[in-house]
Amino acid sequence: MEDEDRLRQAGLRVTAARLAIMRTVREGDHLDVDAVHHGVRGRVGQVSLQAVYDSLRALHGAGLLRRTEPAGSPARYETRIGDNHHHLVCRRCGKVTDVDCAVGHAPCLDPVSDAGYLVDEADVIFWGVCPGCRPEDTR
Amino acid sequence: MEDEDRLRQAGLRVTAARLAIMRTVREGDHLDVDAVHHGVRGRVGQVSLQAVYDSLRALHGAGLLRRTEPAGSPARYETRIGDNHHHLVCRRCGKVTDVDCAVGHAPCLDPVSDAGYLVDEADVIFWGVCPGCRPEDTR
DNA sequence: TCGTTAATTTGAATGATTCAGGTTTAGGCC
DNA sequence: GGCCTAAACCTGAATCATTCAAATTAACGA
Repeated sequence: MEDEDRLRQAGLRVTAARLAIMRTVREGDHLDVDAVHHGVRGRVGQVSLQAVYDSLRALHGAGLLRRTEPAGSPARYETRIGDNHHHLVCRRCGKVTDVDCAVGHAPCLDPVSDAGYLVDEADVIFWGVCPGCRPEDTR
Repeated sequence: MEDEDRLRQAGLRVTAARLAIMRTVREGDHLDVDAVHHGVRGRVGQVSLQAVYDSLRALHGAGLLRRTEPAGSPARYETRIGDNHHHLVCRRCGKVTDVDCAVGHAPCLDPVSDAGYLVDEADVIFWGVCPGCRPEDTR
């Protein structure tokens, strides 16, 4: 489906800025707000940072974007949604890499004991050092 | 082992403030910095917020405290360390509850594919609504 | 085409956390 | 027990992602 239809289906208005945000996030790699802002300006000219914040919030709220927020890092966005995949985060450079979920297709929503919680989402982050940041002799 | 010995073993000086922080965190339940500050002042009188920040950082760096930072929430601290347990977080009230790890005793450090990362820690957060925040009819 | 309301803009505020520079104190050593 | 030095602590300011507010613009259904 096109982004335009996705937006309409979600009850959101279609604007050049939002289409540019979707494209920028899709073609980027776990971009933060500033990176999205930069990409959007490259596509459609001047758009305020607040508009980017506002749109990202709307798009995330509508389920069109996934948001991940590793401790100590600004929020990052991606278009890969619905599969509840996990993330590897590099302690050195902050790079975020997707990892498939081990458990299956509706994964990881069952903690051993749910303590009475109604669980609807699992957030799994593996912390480590990415290949590019590893010292030569450990590769 | 006593907190005093733990501190010394970690190469940290033993101060009344730090002992009070350890006790406060141990007796509390995933406290944030302000809550720790408040508890510490109740035990040993005036201690600056910055001293609490500084000590929590030192204690966490030394592995004496675990720190968890759910998206959109200030950092929280606990003394249960080394077992890599997970957390349930309530979307409504922010309450954090421990959950044991499903995988075993050295758990959850193996993503399906590590993409070349040297993984040393896994951070697993289950988002949901806690029993106290659930509407009556869903309990 | 018009009216409603969402989207966007500019500008300011918030809040957790960190940084900086000076003072105090824990703890090893004589 | 009294020094010395680095660690701990203090006060005060800065940072930075994000949110709030109020006014303007524009999408899109009627």
